[in-house]
Amino acid sequence: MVTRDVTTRTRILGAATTLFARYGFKRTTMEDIATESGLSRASLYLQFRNKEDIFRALASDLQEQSLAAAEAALAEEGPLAERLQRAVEAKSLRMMEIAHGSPHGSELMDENHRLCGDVATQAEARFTSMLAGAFAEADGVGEVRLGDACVTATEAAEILLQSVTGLKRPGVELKVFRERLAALVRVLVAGLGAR
Amino acid sequence: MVTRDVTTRTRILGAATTLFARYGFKRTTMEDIATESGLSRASLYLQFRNKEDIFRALASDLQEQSLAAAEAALAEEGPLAERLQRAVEAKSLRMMEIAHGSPHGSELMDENHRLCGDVATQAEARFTSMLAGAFAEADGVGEVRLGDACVTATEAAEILLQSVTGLKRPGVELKVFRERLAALVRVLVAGLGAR
DNA sequence: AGTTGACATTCTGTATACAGAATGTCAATC
DNA sequence: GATTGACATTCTGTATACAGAATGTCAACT
Repeated sequence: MVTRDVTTRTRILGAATTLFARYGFKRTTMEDIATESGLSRASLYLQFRNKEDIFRALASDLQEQSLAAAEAALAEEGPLAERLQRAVEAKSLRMMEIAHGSPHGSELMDENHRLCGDVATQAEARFTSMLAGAFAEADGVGEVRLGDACVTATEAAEILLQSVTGLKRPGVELKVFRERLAALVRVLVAGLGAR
Repeated sequence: MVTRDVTTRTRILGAATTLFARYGFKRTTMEDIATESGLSRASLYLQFRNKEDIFRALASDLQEQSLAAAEAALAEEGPLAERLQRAVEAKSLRMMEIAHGSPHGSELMDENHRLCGDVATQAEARFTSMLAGAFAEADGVGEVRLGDACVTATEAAEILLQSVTGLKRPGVELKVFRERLAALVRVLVAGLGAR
């Protein structure tokens, strides 16, 4: 089996995760990945077209994972405001943890990255519409109360997500980020609590 | 008069503003600035130490102007929530207009810029403490209600400013930014309205 | 005095060369 | 069929050279 050997594929991705985190994409060689995963370099090319392909696969996995976590949070029982809060926290914290885990962690989710920018952008868009859908639930007629303001569901989702983006500054500690995120989300979705 | 010729100095800064906006710092030469301001290149060095000095002077002026505008907005009559909103809008819109005015507009306020990063960072810090002071007015004992949340005045200011930062994305139109900014600020400072 | 032409110096971009590293492929091997 | 050693090719980083541009200074000029 060439394209379906999940074990081998997973082993390669695991090795790549370790190495990309430690050295970054540029300074990690296929030889490194081969050694780390206990395969020959040539074998890597049976599972992935090239190094960029491995990187994109990792970026894609990461986004899928965090989107799935967010979706799960939204699907839980409970008031909408709380579910929104948990969804945003799940997604953001997953990303922040990885970004802070190593000096190269943010590469995988960089919207401006040559290799995975499209993946990140697309995931962002999916997350936006996921949240917009949740906001829309609160008010079927298209207008949503976000705190005191009154905007469309999509606008509400965009304002929420882009505000959160601002909190993700380099240099801000994870703990501080977590607190601010909680405060911000609580404030923004406060108006939804009553529904 | 060498260091006090305001007219000449202003003429140079005006020319530099035009040219830096059109070509950026790197691609603007002292010869360009001299021609544009109707002076000889050597004369420029009587007013400024070098090209970097001109750039920093512009960046500094910009920050001073927008901080002054924000401070004026805070000093107005009216409810605290409204004054905060106007202050943030004044500061942010001034910056966004310039950033969008030309492809090189954001250079002057880039916190990571080699030449003016410190100026931008310092201005940001001053703005934060300015807002923190305003928040503190609302509640003398250090804890501030920001929407539903309860945080210190400084934390409230930081959350507000960093959220706004997230709205300043490249590609977002000025009109959209203005609307989102208004909505966000309204929501965040809503809890202060009653005071 | 203020101003500037002209000079020496530094900076920038381009071209070339080259060695070692890294990549991607395929024929040979297990 | 799965795997890989070995090869041809491409990429990267470094060194050198050089011309034109740009910078910063100062003596000469008004």
